[in-house]
Amino acid sequence: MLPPVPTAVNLADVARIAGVSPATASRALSDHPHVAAATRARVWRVATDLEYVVSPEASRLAGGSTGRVAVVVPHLSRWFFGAMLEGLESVLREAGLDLLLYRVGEAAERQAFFDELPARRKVDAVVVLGFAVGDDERRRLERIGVDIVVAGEQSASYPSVRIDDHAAGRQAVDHLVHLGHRRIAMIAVHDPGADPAHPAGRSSAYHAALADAGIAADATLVVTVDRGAEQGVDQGAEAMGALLGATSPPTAVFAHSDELALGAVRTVRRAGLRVPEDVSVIGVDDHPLAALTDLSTVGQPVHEQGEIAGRMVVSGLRGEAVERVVLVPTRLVIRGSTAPPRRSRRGATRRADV
Amino acid sequence: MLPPVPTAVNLADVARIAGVSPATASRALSDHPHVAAATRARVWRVATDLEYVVSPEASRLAGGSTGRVAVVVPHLSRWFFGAMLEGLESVLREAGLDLLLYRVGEAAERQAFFDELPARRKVDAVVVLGFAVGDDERRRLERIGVDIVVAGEQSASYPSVRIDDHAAGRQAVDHLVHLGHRRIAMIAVHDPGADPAHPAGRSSAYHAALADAGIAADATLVVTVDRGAEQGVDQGAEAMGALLGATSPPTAVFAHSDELALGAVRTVRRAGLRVPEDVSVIGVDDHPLAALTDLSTVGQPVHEQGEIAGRMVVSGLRGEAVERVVLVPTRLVIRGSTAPPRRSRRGATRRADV
DNA sequence: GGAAGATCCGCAAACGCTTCCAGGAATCCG
DNA sequence: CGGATTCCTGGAAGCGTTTGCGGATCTTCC
Repeated sequence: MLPPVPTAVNLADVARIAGVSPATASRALSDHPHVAAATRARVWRVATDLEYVVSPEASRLAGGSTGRVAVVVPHLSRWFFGAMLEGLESVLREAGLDLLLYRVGEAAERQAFFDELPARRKVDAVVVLGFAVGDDERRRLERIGVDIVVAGEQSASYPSVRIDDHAAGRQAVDHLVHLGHRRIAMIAVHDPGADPAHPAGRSSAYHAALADAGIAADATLVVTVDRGAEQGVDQGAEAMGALLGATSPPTAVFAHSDELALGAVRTVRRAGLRVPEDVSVIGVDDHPLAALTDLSTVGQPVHEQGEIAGRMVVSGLRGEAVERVVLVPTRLVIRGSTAPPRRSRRGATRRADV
Repeated sequence: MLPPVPTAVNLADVARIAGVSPATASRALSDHPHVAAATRARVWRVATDLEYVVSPEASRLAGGSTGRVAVVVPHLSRWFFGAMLEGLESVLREAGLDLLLYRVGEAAERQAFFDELPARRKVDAVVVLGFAVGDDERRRLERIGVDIVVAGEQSASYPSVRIDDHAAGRQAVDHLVHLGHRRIAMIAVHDPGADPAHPAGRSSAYHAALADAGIAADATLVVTVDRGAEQGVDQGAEAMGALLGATSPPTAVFAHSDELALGAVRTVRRAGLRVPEDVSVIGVDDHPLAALTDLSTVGQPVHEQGEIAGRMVVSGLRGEAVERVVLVPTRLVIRGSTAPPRRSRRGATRRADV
């Protein structure tokens, strides 16, 4: 453990060579007022020549902020989180903030993170990407004592940026309804924190859209999978299997994510049926995979949500007011996986159609 | 910019309450020798009760290390980098090191990173993920004055972990040869730093495999794309278009990555041909997409390379010797995109196909 | 039982920077 | 031209740790 920079240049060196006191050198380099322009220029010259960089530890210790932001994210290898992180990183870098990354995948890691709070005393703010913080977690998190921003999920407690899940769900299900589908299934992600009375999620949009279309609810057409698994594709495939096995299978499926939708497509095809002729499938996210596989979806601006979260952090650190919640718009992206239902092959159970 | 932790508990508080000096408290908490067991226990008790956490800035300033590692990565939303980062993160976290993330995507960002070296004085080590550092970049990087590890790419200058690209290429091309293909194309990624005389890459493996099989080289069967674009799929699609347009198209294609391969598959299908019946396609990586789309590939353990890089960093920081280069094994994954060539339909120029 | 040695602990000096406070120089006004 | 501002600058006090050094206490052995 040698000293990181053996030939470190310190502020004192700069000051000495520039012929000023460390105090003045510090002020000059921090662009404080009340420093003569000539002096400021001279100090900067020397600092540049010597490739001086301030010791962040000393700087922070003497009273400043850490210049660091903790980002807590459940996954890294999934596109959604990577893209959001990318947007966030670009804004933070722009603002000169460093990004401390904490991944909290499975329950155990997550628990450990909130128990030990490794980011304590190390950052000026915390950004939670893509998952909702529970009540207990919230209480612990607040012990860090810094600003907190949530992105990609709703949060009652902290400023957050996200899509309007209800609107997104409506876009998807309304699209299927408009195509003429009546037996519309849903592959839903289980949301532990969901308030059943609070009509805001993708699931509630599904029910509302069906109700508006005068379609009776059918519990056998809803399959719920647990969130948190590494890949949603297999879960989607499995869920679709259950739906196809029903006595009266759906003609269209609304999946809560593109990954689930792709799994569903795979199962449909393996069952010898065709997409979209026999079954229409639509997802949410506009994952790059969706474009590649010609999947209809409801796109959300993921990168941009990361950027907005970054701006919220920066504003908060500047002491400016930040919005409680920013909703970014989603857009329906119609590709080749959705089409009107085939009227032939409609069995007795679909007589309502006729 | 309020103080991050208003009610911060300091070492002095712990010391006072435990009835010892700060010096002893520090030694007790750092598990130094020459502290009475009873004292040590008492200090720990108090520290735990008060939820004391050391100020990393002060600790570092007084002579320790930063406890941070910089990770430089070109992309975040692509699976390869995310997966590698995930492996790296898990090891660093285990070792109690914090991960400072720097993304350097396009040339401008990359240039800026190596010019300004934002990680300077902030970290104990630097990990470069998934790209080769140029000579000039290397010189600048060394000004940080800390250990450097490269993962997912070869590096003559630093300890590195990667796959054996030549072996991987052989696995892919030999597979195609064994299936009976003779007209085998390659969609290659342009490697600016490649030494033409140094026979180590995927491209050289292609040529070697063909030569071993007694197949004459045909320059029209090799298409090179530039690296660095966000998505390789479109490039692969375009490259495949060029190959199909040749007077004598290939019956099999070896793509340097799964993303390129998927683009190639798309073009083949859009041309009305079938995979693998008309054209076999194989990639490299074993991207999750490959499993989903039934693409044959040469899999590499990405997550594990991240872990190994992490262990190299940890060893280095402990002052232990680290290996110069670790090669991780690849494995041929045969799926549905490769098959023997069709002997019928082998026209002299394949015009019959169109 | 006394001295050498081992143990344990506290004092105080860094570490590199920021910022309060006050002093000296330059500028301005009447 | 004297005194009051205004500008700039330097001295010095921290910020919260770690650690070298020496002193105090306790063993242990002859």
